[in-house]
Order: sequence, then structure tokens, then C-alpha cells
Amino acid sequence: MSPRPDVRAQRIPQILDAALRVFGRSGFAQARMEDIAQEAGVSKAALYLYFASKDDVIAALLRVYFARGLEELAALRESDEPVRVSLMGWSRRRSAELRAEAAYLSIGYEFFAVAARQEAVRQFLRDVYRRYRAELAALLDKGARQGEFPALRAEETATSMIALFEGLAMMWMLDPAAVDLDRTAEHTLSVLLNDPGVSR
Amino acid sequence: MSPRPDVRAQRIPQILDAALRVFGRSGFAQARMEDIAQEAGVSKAALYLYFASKDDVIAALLRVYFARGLEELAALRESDEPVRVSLMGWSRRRSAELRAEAAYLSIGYEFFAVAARQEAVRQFLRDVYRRYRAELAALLDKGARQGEFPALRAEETATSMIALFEGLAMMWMLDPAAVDLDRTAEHTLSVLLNDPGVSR
Amino acid sequence: MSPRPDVRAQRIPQILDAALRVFGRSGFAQARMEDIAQEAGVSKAALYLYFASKDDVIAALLRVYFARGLEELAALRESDEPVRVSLMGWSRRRSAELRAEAAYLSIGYEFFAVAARQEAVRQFLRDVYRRYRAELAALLDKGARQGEFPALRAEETATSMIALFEGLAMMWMLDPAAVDLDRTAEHTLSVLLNDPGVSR
Amino acid sequence: MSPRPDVRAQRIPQILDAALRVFGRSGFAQARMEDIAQEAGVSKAALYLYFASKDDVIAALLRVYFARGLEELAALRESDEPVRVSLMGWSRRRSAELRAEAAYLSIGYEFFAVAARQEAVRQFLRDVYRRYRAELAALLDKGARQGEFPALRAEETATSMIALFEGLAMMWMLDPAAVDLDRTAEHTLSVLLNDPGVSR
DNA sequence: TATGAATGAGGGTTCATTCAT
DNA sequence: AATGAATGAACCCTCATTCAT
Repeated sequence: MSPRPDVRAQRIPQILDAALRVFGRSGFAQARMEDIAQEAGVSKAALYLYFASKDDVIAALLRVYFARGLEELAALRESDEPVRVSLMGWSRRRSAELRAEAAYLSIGYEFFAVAARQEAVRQFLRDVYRRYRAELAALLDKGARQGEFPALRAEETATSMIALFEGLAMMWMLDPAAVDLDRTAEHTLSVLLNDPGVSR
Repeated sequence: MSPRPDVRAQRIPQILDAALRVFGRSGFAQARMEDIAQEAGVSKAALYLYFASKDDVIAALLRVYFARGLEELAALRESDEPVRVSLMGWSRRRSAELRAEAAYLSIGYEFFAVAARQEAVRQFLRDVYRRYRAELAALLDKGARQGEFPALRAEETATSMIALFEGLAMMWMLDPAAVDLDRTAEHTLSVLLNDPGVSR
Repeated sequence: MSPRPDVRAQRIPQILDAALRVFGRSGFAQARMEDIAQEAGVSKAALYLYFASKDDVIAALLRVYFARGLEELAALRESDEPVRVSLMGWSRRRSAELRAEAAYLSIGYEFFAVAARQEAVRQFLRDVYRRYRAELAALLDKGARQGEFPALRAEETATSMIALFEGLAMMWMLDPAAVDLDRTAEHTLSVLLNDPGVSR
Repeated sequence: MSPRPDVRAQRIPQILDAALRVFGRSGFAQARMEDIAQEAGVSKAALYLYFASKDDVIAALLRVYFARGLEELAALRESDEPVRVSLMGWSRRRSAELRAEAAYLSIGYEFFAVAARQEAVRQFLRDVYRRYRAELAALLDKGARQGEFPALRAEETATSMIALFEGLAMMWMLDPAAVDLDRTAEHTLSVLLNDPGVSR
């Protein structure tokens, strides 16, 4: 009804998108507010209408950056297909996503670096990965209950799986020619699911 | 004109050590040459007698930071003990090291972030991890030849193992209370080694 | 196109009042147009409907700030009471006013500072104080003619009296506990009026 | 003994002198650190070697600005000449000083403005003027004891004298043509000293 | 070999002012 | 008559780097 559309709701993602591209290109420290403004097509001062500081932009980006992927995992619990199939599909989609968004990978590592130094950021990521692990563990439990694979320590296996994905992403980023993301991920996933010794 | 070799040999590690501590605390960007000088107990100008620039300090640190662990792995190939035992010991020592040097973890992530943006750094780390994988694959081959575990795709398994370790380190950094580094690492290692499906 | 006169007549004092409070709190330089707008309960842009610039607000305030007191002094010339009594009453009222408006004192000093640097402002204040002195001198003349006190150099004594009041205000602002405004003012006034040597 | 003369002791007054000139010309707010640096013949960054911030420069200037004149007053107490003569000479020298340093007058008013807003600055100036009053009161006591003039309320008269001087300075700044600094000051001084009513 | 002093270049942030509605 | 949104122009301050000694 208001003659002016809510411009805030429009600007904030617009700026965060620009920040994503600029930070991906230059890193947090090298990126200038000027660069982000230009990339977003607004004036530098306009950034400060929506974010209190450069750190505030980074903090907002943190929340956006790690939000993706969790809903999808949650949805898999409702699916009718076998858990093993779900996981394979999920793995494949994550790989595709990784390739598509390779340009922003460095941002993730910067966030990990900050997390290692700052409790607040660490806590945020801790929570993100806790939800992640819990979701994955629930899915594994479902698969075990359905008899798809031997019972396993779901929490620990979930941790291993996530660690594996994060680690593989690293290895692939460094050496895409030598690391076959899909094949290695799926193969290792398969091994982790079949382990007979775990039930011991 | 340039410092006498013996003084150089003393100052350079002294400065790199200081840089390690300061970067660990503050990150590459926030750390000031002044801070490093102070931590090293020399004047700011003295840094420039041994390093051409801040980037040069960081580059030198890169070479030091990722050098550790490789010789140890190489040594294991000569060992008489079973490969499985070697690997478990190696895993345990890596965990201990991680805990001991947690304060410098953020530096590693900063290097990954830089690697994702700069080909030169990426290439350096690529080579490091290639040597790493090759060494580990050789060890796995040895174990398979000795009949300790079924034949496996050594390269791929090596990649998985390293990815797993790097990923677990991340998870532990974020959530040390929830991630039992030793147990998860050893358990996953064990699973990866025993996989019967792999031999197919 | 321009605001209707009645709205103008309402808004302008509303804004100047707000400016008075904000400038008193923060000083000309620190005060932001935003602050004044908020204090006045209007939007920042609205200020610019009534004032061309921040300097314009300050200029308008200058005219208001130093307008007070002169009419009162003029009125005393018409009074029937002895001049000495008039002056004492006037002194007392000025002291009361000072105490009541202590919060705005800093504005006056800022204006003096600007006057010392800018001829235009200096000229304005010069005129204000000339009228002030003339009025006071006329009153002193009246008192002398009525035989209340010995003839005196009226202009010079008026200057001294005003200087004394301004200076006392300063001393009191700095040290209200140590400077008894009323007592010192009245006492000095009395001395200045009685001086027998002046008639020489 | 040090090959380099203590450059700090040289730079600080050099910068404060420059600041005095620039602030006198432009006021605290309009003056840019760049201007001060240029006036002092150093780089902007050099200012920050000696002063932590612009406010710090201003604070240092405050201490210098109001330090003058007190020692001279103290010295008069030791003098053999009659107090009345001392005071007249002092008055004349203060007037001369005022004329010589008229360019910096606005700084004083800015300090008064700040004092009116900030307790810390107010306290500093309070102390300055307390010492000032005390010194002057002691001198007046001496004169009264020597029988030069009737006994008077020394503290109060000192306050009046200082107020008078400060106020006259203001009036003169605004209207040098109309205010005869020396004559008015000396005349009023004389009146204040002779007052017979005060002893009552 | 070492350093205290100095600086150029730059970047984050602020704010008076304007404009579209 | 009024305002939310936007911006250009500054300005303070920082810091990697250099220099004179």
C-alpha cells in the first residue's frame, strides 16, 4: 500500500550479495567498503544506512553463508527413498554446489579462521554444525532402523561424514585435478555405512 | 652489508615464532608489524632486515607452518610395526599436536583462505598435500601387501583419510566438548581400513 | 510552494529551541542536524524547509541568543525608582537568569569564539554591546543628574559594568561554589557607583 | 651524549605552536590535522607520534594556553614597589599581551565553551583561576597591610578584578575602537582599590 | 646490526545536504 | 508540508615501509 516499496528488504540482500562477491575476490581485509558499494551499485554511504560497520556486514554474511544446506538435509528425513539413496543424492548435490560456488570458498575459510580466534563466531558455527550433525544422525538412525545398513554410532558417524565432506572440499579446492569429489565422497560414504565392525 | 649468517639464523626463527603467536592471536590482517616486532623483542625496522615485507613474513611462515608431519609419515614406511599400528599412533600424535597448537589453528584457515584466492599459495599447498597423500598411499600399499587389510584404492583412501583428519580438526576446533578427536579419528580410520567392499 | 506563514511561525521557534538545547549539550560542531531534528520532533529534511543550512540555524540562533536583556534595560530608564535600585534589581535578575540558563552558557562562548574569527559575527555582537552600553550609560547619566551618585564617565563605567558582569558569569560558570554571583556583582556595582575619585 | 638531540622535546612545542596558529585561524572543529601538520612543517602522521588524537592536541594546548601570566603575578608579591604600582604595570602588560595575541583570542573562548560542557575541562580552568585569584588576593592583602589602600575583602575584590579583565578583553575584542583597554582597566582598578565603603 | 623518527597512501566512517515521492 | 533514502565530500587515524644515524 505504501507508495515506496520496502527498500530495506531489497537493499540488504543486494548488499550482502555484493559483499559475497567482493569478499570472495579480495578477502575480508583487502576488500574495501567502496568496492562493496560499487559492486552493489550504491554509494559507500548507503552501506552505512543498512550496516553499522564493515564488521557488521561480515557478521551478517556469516549468518547467510552457513544457512544453506540444512533445510535440505532435514527434508530428506521425510523422504520415502532409501536413506542410502538420499545420502548419495545429497552428496552429489553438495559437490555440485561446491563447484558452482567455488569462488566464495575462501570466505568460508576466513570464517573458520575468525571462529578460531573469536568465541562469539565460534559459538555460532558450533551451533550450525551441531544442528547439522543432529540432522544427519537422525537420518542415519532412520536408515539403520529400516535395516538398510548395520546399526552404527550415529552421532560419531555423522561427525565423520561432515568432517569428510569439509576436508574433501579443502582437498578439492587445492587440487581439483587430483581429487574426484563425487567419486571419493560417495565411495567413502558407502564404506562408512557398511562398516560391520562398528556394531561390535 | 647484510647480517652475518649466525645472526640471521638466530633472528629469522625468532621473528617467525613471534609472528606465529601474533598471527594466531590477531590474524594476518589485524596483526601489525609493530606487534610482531614487540613479540620478537626487536625493533620494527629490524624486521625489515630479515624480511622484505609483511607478505614476506607470511610467505615464510607458510613454508614453516605446513612442513611438519611429513617426515614423520615418511619414517613410518621404514618401521617394522604393522601399518595399522603405525597409523593409529600417527593419528594419536596428530591429535595431540592439534590440541597443543590450538592457538595457531586460525593461521591454517587463513592460509586456506588465501590459497583459495591466490594461485601461488594454492600451488604450494597443493604440493604439500600431494606429497602427503603419496606418502600415506605408499604406507597403505605396504599394509595391503603385508596382508594386514584387504587391497584398497590407496590414493583415494589416502585422500579420504587426510580429508577426514582436516575435517575433524575443524569440527573439534568449533566444538571440542562434542567431538572426541582420538576416538572418532581412530574409529573412522579403522573402518576405512577394513572395508571389504573396497576390494571389489 | 513555501510553508504557510502560520506553520513557519510555529516551526521556526520550535527548531531554534531544539537547536538551543542540542548546541548547549554538544556544541556547534558536534551537534548534528539529525540531533536537532530529533529534538525538534521533525525530520532532518524538514529543517531545510526552514533553514538553508546548519550555519543558517546558528546565525538565526545568534540573533535570538543575544536579544534578551536589552529591552529590560531600556525600560529602566522610564522607571521612577532610584537608578541605584534599578541597577541592583537588574543585576539580581541577570544573575537569576544566568543560573536558570546555565545549560546554554557554552553557546555564548562559542559565539564569542566565532566572533573573534569572523568579522560579520563580530560586527553583530559589536552592535549588540554598543546598544547595551549606550542604554546603560544613559541610565547612569540619569542617576548622576538625579544626584544619586557623583558624576562619572558614564560610557566608561558602563563598559566596566558590562565587562564585570560578563567576567563574573565566566568565573561563576567555572566555580559556582567559590563565586557568589549576587554578592560580588552588587558589591562591585556599588563601588563603581560611589567612586569619588571618578568625579575628578 | 646521545647523537640525536631529544627530538621529542623539540617537536611538541613546535606542534603546539602550529596548533595555536591554526586553531586561532579556523577554530577547533574546522581545523584539520593536515593543516596543523603543514603549519608545523611535519607530516600528518608525525603528529600522531606525539599526540594520540586531535583532542589530545587540544588538551595539551589547554594546559599551555592558560599557564601564562600566573608566574608574573606571583613575582609581584616579592617586589618592593607599591602594590598599586605593581598592579598598574601588570594591567598594562596584560593589555599589551592581549593586543599582541589577539589572533589567538578565539581559542580562549572555545575553551570556555568546552569548559561549560565538560566537567574535566571546567575543573582544570577552575583550578587555574583559583590560583589566579589567590595570588591576586595575596597581593591585595599586602597592599592593604602596607597602608596603600583601605582594607578590603581581598578574595572578592580579586574575583572582581579578574572578571573585569576577562570581560574587558571580550569587549575590546568586539569593539577595539570603542574600548580603551588600558584606560578603562586602570581606571576601574583604581576605583576598586580606593573604595572606602568596602571597609565598612 | 640496529633503531627511533618520519611519512605516503589509504580506508572506514560521518554528516550536511539533496531528491523523489 | 513532509520525509525516508541516498550521496559526495571530508577527515581522522592507521600502518607498512623507509631513512638517518
